[in-house]
Amino acid sequence: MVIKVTLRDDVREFEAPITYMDIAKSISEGLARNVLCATRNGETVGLYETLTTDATVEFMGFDTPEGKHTLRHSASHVLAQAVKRLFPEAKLAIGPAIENGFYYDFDLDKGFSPEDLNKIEAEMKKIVKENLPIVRFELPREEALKLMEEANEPYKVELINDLPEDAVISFYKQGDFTDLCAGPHVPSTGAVKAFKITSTAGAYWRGSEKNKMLTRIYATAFTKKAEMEEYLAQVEEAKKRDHNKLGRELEIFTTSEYIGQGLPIMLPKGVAILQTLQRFVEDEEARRGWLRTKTPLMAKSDLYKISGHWDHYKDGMFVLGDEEKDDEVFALRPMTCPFQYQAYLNRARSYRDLPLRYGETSTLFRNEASGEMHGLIRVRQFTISEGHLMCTPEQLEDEFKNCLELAIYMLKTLGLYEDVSYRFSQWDPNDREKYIGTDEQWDEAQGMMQKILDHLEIPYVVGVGEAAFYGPKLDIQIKNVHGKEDTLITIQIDQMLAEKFGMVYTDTDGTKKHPYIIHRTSIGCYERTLALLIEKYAGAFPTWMAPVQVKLLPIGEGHREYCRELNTRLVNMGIRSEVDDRSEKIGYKIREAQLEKVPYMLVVGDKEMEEGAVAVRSRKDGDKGSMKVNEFILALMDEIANKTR
RNA sequence: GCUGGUGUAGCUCAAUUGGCAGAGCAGCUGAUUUGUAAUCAGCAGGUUGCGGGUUCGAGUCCCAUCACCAGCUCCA
Repeated sequence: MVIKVTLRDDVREFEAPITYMDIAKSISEGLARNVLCATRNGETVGLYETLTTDATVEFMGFDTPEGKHTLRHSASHVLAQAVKRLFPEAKLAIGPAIENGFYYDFDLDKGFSPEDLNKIEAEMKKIVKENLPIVRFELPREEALKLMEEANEPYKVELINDLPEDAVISFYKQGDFTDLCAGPHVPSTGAVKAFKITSTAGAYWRGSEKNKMLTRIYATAFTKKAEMEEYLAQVEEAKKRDHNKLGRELEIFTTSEYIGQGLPIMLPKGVAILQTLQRFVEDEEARRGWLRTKTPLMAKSDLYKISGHWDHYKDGMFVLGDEEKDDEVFALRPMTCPFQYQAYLNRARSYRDLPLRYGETSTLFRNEASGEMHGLIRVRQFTISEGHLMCTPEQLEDEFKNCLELAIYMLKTLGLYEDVSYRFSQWDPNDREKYIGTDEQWDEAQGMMQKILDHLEIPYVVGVGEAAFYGPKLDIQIKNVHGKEDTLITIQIDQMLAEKFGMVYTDTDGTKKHPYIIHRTSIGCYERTLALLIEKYAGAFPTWMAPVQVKLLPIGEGHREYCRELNTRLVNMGIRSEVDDRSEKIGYKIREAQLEKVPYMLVVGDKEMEEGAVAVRSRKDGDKGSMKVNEFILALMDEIANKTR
């Protein structure tokens, strides 16, 4: 039978059945050498599968996501094969490709030592050299179970049992190794030309802490050694920007084991940045119609009982007192919502009061589990640019849009806008424990957010089970230098808490209604945002937020006074300026200021003093020559006011 | 919370088999008053995270604990 195959550039006819590899070979030998997998009508397939009907086919090399994925998935089988050869008692769990690499989970009680990992890598090299064909076969459920039971692979048995009735159960075999796997794979182990084990870690079977913890081996694979070396060098380079290292080196923050985990101490340089950000946020919010509240850092348990936080998050709160013994129990606040609601409840509200926008620079306390803390990204006490907006249903879309625009404006000003992605966080209807409200309420709130996001044409991914317990969220996500994603900013729609707190407004027709509430942050948590800024700029902050903006460097003793006077002038103008008047050589002072990443170094000697000038050196461009003092100040003020870099 | 790793001077690191805790930078003192990424000399700096144990003897071995790191789980 002749079939028509639509390729990228033309349509060709082939005698069916034919393998994708044969089609590739018919196009060119070069393609056949470099291709890793193919797609049939968009679905990824292995090259030795056969095509029997008309189809659109594309060939995928390592430069495509599909190709990378397939190669790395096959590399995970090579890893598993090596492990089974060296440690036959290890049980196989799962081994998928992930961004930038792959992993495989094993159940082996003694775990893997660094020497074990070296041996595994060596064995993997052998397997690649053996260039074993990777062959797919399918089995009926009973036989599949029998095969895995005989192989003594309990995790695989569990996986098969959980497959749907009509699922095709496929295996891939390479030499002495067979694995339950949906595929596809590269044709043979020889394709895995470059690979490296990068780390090991514990990981719960099926991602549940109730299950046994397995040992996960992380690794990466490439088709060319040079590409892998380049990638690994990039990873090393990225780690140098790690805020947790750089932030300490630059004296932005520190920690103390006497104070405790997740409780960073902000040092003067860190505070200078935070203060700049906070002023910027508060001024900008005021401009956009936000009123400020200042509410207490703690409250009686009663408050949290109304909101539902007591039921849902008591374990995550710092509770002061003992419920059994004390008449009143207090808790440090883990969020601001119910506090600002009390401000709303201060008097009777009408539709004329809405939208009512309450902002607060709000310090929160969350008793995170001990293993969760990380630098400034995950801490137990933090300060957030918090806000709650009460509005009518008609106002909801516009106000949501305004909140998003504010967040985007903030991100653009910080220079983080290109680095974020959006997540529409929805509830999980199968996890009722976690959420309050009815199906109808969730459908309504989520439907509304969906509509707004579609109108705004926001490109988002859906996060099922990522919603807050009271409503859906639009989360603005960002990745740190290790590639780990966190929420930077969140905007949430809530139609449940107003009811719980008895918040109403009198509408035009005289009836009482519950307002919609938007929970939102404009710049996120200051600590977390600072962490990402440190990593973004590798400590070389844009001038407007730099902890020290100008450093005056007198060359000799005779130039000190001139520098001190100029410094006073700059400080009085609100510029963060310092004088380095130690009796050191100019090269030494410059080196220190440069390492501190100060945007502008002003060198002053006889020449400058005579001319009423400064010799400007920028941390980026080096010596920029002499400028009149007034000229420099004007340019600097302009740069700071415009928040340009 | 779980798995694994790390912890020696402010920082970066050394210390052979269990055998006298050391260096560079930073700091302090003095000299030097300097023209675009490190001036010279001297001094000081430690209950080896904290607490137990084994041992004639512990930075090194064992137990416990705290903090830090990676990952998992969690994240209002």
